[in-house]
Amino acid sequence: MKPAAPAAPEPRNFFQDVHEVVRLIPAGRVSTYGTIAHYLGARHGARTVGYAMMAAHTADQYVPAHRVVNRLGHLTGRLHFATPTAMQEALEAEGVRVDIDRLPDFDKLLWDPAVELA
DNA sequence: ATGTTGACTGCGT
DNA sequence: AACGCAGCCAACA
Repeated sequence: MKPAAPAAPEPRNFFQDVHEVVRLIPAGRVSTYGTIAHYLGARHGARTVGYAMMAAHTADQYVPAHRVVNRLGHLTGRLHFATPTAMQEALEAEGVRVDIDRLPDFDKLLWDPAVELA
């Protein structure tokens, strides 16, 4: 027989955690790889978060990957979208102003889970 | 098990 | 101030 609720459930993949946090980002706001990495424990490099985002399109649920930019507010991941402009268009559709691959109001739009979910 | 890769970041030159 | 190098963690072959 086996316990209905195993105490040691499947170890949640880091990817899954990242995707979950990204889904919490409200429309019209953005977050960064480093911020998310820090929220998940800071021991994981921001780079790993970026790697997780690359797998975002394979996630079971929708992940608003366009709301994640790098620490400078650059759309570093735009080339990973269906089209090179998809990321910018998705952001503008949420009311986020986007310059050439950059968010002018980035510092005002930054959504930090460690702060917002506190 | 080891080596390579990647949507990043911080520090040094 | 701009550019380059190295560190970092997890997934894949």
